[in-house]
Amino acid sequence: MLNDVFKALSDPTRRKILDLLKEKDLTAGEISNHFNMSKPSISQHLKLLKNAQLVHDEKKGQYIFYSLNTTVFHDIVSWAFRFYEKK
Amino acid sequence: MLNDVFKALSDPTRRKILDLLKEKDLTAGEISNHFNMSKPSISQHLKLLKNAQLVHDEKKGQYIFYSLNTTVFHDIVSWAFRFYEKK
DNA sequence: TAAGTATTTAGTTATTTACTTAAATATTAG
DNA sequence: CTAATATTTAAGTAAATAACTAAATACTTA
Repeated sequence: MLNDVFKALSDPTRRKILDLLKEKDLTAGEISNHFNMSKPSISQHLKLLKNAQLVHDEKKGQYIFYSLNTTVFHDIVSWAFRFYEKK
Repeated sequence: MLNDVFKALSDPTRRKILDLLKEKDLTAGEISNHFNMSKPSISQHLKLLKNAQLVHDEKKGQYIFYSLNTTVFHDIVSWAFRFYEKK
């Protein structure tokens, strides 16, 4: 649902996580190393991003790799684009 | 700032206001008639949308007309587009 | 199997958000 | 000038959010 997407995007930490994942896939631990914030807090943010389908996670052994799920970004572009189309 | 924009977009009432303004410019009162919510609440939402530069307001007599400010939507598209460009 | 590492879940708390009603401001019309 | 209309500002409140620490889960390795 688009509401979850916009809610997810409304937090700067979560948008920064997306920026990091744009460069390459990362584990939860690697992601949390980029922030002055506890691992559980980052874990919660990741959960929200996942629920909004903005990221995907894949378990590999004891690590969980996170990656961007680009499909939802298309929806965002479509949403925003409607507002500056000529009527 | 992009943060204000995403915060503004994170609420469904505010997104619906943008949808209404996409069709035509409206006064604060006309906007609030579309919602089961007090006028002051809508006024607060409009203030947030204005701070995020998503809408523009113009006073005409005792009325205030609100209209879309399409420029920021370009920024949203640019932001989202970066995430599905080929590297 | 026991210890260590990676990550999440649970429980708590302070802050922010979205609403309400009441009061204030500004414009128009009699 | 007074009353009516349009809108915002102020003050208060319940619910949601974002953070923390402690505990639980899952995998790996000695």
